[in-house]
Formats: sequence, structure tokens, C-alpha cells
Amino acid sequence: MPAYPQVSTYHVAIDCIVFGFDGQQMQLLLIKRGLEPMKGKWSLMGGFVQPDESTDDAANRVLKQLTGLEGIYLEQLHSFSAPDRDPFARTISIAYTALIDIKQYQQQLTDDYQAAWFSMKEIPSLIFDHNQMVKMARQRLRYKAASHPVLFELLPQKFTLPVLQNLFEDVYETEFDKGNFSRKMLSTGLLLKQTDKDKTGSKKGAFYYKLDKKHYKKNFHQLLRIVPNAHELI
Amino acid sequence: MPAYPQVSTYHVAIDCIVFGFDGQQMQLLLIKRGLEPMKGKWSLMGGFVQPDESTDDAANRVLKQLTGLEGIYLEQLHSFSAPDRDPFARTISIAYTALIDIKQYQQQLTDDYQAAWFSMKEIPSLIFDHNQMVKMARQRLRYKAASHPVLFELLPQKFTLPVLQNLFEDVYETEFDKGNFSRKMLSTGLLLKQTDKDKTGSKKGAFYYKLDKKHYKKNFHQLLRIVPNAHELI
DNA sequence: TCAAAAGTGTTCACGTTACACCCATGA
DNA sequence: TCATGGGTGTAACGTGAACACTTTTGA
Repeated sequence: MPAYPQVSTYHVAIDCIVFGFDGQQMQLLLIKRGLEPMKGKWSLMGGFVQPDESTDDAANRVLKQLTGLEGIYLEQLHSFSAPDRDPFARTISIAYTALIDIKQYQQQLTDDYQAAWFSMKEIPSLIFDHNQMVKMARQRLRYKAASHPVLFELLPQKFTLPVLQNLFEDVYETEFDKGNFSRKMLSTGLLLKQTDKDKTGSKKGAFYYKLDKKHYKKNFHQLLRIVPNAHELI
Repeated sequence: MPAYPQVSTYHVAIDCIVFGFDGQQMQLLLIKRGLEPMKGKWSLMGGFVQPDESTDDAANRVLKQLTGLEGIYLEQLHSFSAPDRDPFARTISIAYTALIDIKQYQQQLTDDYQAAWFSMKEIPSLIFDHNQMVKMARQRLRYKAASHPVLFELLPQKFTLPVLQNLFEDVYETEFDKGNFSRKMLSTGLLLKQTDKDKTGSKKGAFYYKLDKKHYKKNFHQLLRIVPNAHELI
């Protein structure tokens, strides 16, 4: 491979901050690192970028290895490049945020990677700058979710308004008025009411909704109004 | 330098999307590339990351070389990593958005780099994926400026409300009602009215304002309300 | 005194919030 | 029938948009 003369080269990795939602709380997927240095410590899922792939490709590949899922919602977060972030060798890492439906995630491969879900309040000390990555990912998710309907990526196809509200409340660490929440959410035109109900949460039962993919783009911006006092939270 | 065995390494570069504002229109700073391939074509200012620096460091170094200025507003935009983006050698580039006060920019070094300002409508075809970077930078700037007072970085210390309005109008490619604009802007508490006026624009003259650095953080979020119909623009 | 730009005031409509209320149903 | 959570109604309030109006001053 050609190179620019007298210009250094470095390892380039990707790391994935994988969020899930169990119906009550956001969860973070972590693995036990299988590589020295720091082998056996908790870590984000990551990998090195191959010569024939972009960092997006690499993130998708690594996520498929971990979860068995394809077409996961992925978004580049930030690159981390402190010269000493990996004490063994100079490595620049591009961090990606991934949002997955926790129920879709097949546990088949969990054992291979020793993966586990952690609630946001129980996140252990991670290798390198991974804790910083997680912190940034959460912040960015709040920012993004205030104006884009990304949080639906964390839910199954069918979900109820109370569950959706739980999700928003957990992401923004606040409580919403249920009346206002449901009215605002429905007013976006993004939700299609189903005929069946989820009766696990209450006697009356809550109607299921699906995301209206047709109107997804058109009403993209509407979520700005979902988060009350968004300016204080973002 | 140690390396992980059997893991490829690549060049890592930074590229800077440098925005300025001449009082009427946003401007983009470009240079004529001094390096093969594509020597002599218009390009963003960039450079390779050195072994002892982060990409932030590299961006600051490169910007100082170009403009002679330190402490410029810099923000990481995105990394670009298509395997063939640089046809000569595999290079991952981290793009940075820089906002500078065009009047502070000393033209001393312009000739060395053959730098020139271009209005947004006159941007030529650039090397590699640089046009894509510029496009993304503009989009992100709109997004960011809707909720953070970043556009002030483009103005001199003292500026008038009409000039500020021009800036917002150019960034969002729309027109604001001057009455509503000034009321909203002043209501953030970010602006300190000066006693002197700028009389170049009108007979009456417009009062100068300065940014109130004390309240800068406190009222950070307030700009959410500055852009009317922000949801349609972002 | 007029033109032109800066800046102020006022109205109306609408979105948001808070909170009271009704509904459905399993135990 | 009552407790519980789902869902609806509504009045008070605040904000944003539109636009008419006043101010200032050089020509």
C-alpha cells in the first residue's frame, strides 16, 4: 500500500456504545475484553478498521458479530485520539452510538464475548476512555432525541404510550405529564394506533402503537415539542 | 512504536472547515493544495496528525499555521474514512468546524498557502470528499446555532443587532422580523448594550453590543427560541 | 423635510402546562 | 366495588408572529 513519505500511520478502531431499553430503564451492552492489554476488563464492543472498509462498515461488522443483527441504528459519535489513550499502541478510535431493540438481541453469542447489559447507574469502570465515550453518547442521545424520533429504535415494533413515556423519562431523567405526553406524541402523526392492548401493566390495558414509517421523515422535526423545557435538558 | 500484530495502520489527517462572516454573508476559507495528488486544486486546510498530538491538537496547530490565530473556536465534526477517499494512500480524516472573526484573520500568511475566502454560493469543486465535509459542516452549524450561542464566534467583540440578524438570516437562509429578533435576542440576557453606535449602516446608527461572558453559560440554552420555526430549519 | 434604517408597542392566535376528571377491568 | 393505571377535557398562561408605529439623523 502506498503511503505519504515521512508521515506516521496509526491503528484505527471503532467502539460501539450499544443502548437498549428493557421497558423501564436504559441499558448499556458491555463485553469483557479478550485482548491484551487490560484483558478481562469491561469494555465497549470494538474492533480495528480493515483496509477495505470504512469506519461505518467496521461498526456494522462488529455489531453483527456481537448481536447477530443487521441494519441496526448506528450513528457516528466522535473520534477519540489522545496519544496515550491506548497505552500499548497509538490507536485512534471512532465511537459509534447504536440503538437496538433489546428483545431482538439474540443471546446466542453473549457467551462468546462475555457480554452483559448494565443499567446506566451500574456502569463499571471501563478500559481506556470508554467511560468518557458512554457519557458523551448519553448526552448526544438526549440532544438528538429532542428533535428526531430516534428513541423508537430502542422499542419493539409494537409499543404502548406508557412504555414510550418511561423511555423518554429515563433518557431525560425527569417526569412528564402523561396527558400532555400522549397528546404531543400523537399530534406528531408518527404513531399508528393498533387494535390490541398490552394488559401486562394494568387492568384496563394500554393500546399498542406502531411507528408510521410513511410519515417518519415528514414529521421528523415535530419531536422538538415532545420534551418540555428541552432547552434546560439539552 | 509498538503495534498490535496483524492490524493495519493508516494515515490520520484533520481537515478544517473555516467559516467567517463579512457582515453580510458567510464565507469559507480555502487553500490551494500544495501536495500531490491534486496539487493546485482548491481544498480545505488540513494536515496529518503527529505522533505526539491528538486530532484536536493537530487542528489547532494547522489553524495557527494558516491564520496566525490561537484559541479559535473549533469543534469536531465527523470522521471520513471511505477506503478510496484519498486515491494515493489510505487516509482517515477527522473534519473540524472552525469559526473565526474574519477581521482578526491576518492576511500575512495568505500568500504562503494561497488562501482565499469564498461565499457559500461560490464554493468551487474541492478535492476528495471536501465538498461533502463543507455541506455537513453547514448543516451542523445550523443545528448547533439553534440552541447554542456559537455564531458570535464569527463576529467582532462589538457588533450591532442588525449585523447579528444578517448573520442569522444568512445561516438559516431566511428572513427574520427585526422586532421579534431583537426582543428575543435581548431576552436571553447574553447581550450587553454599549454606549456607542455604528453609523456606517444608517443615519440613525445602531447600538453596539457585546457578549456577556458571565451569563454565557447560564443562558446557553436560551437561543433555542431565537430561530423561528427552528424545527423546520434544523 | 424627507428617506431610510433602528428600534418599540400591540394584538391575536396558538401551544403548553397543570390538574381535574372519566374509563376499563381484574381482583 | 374498589383500586389501579390508561386516557380525555379544559382553563390559565405564556410565547411567537405579524405588523403598525415612533425615533433618529444625514442629505
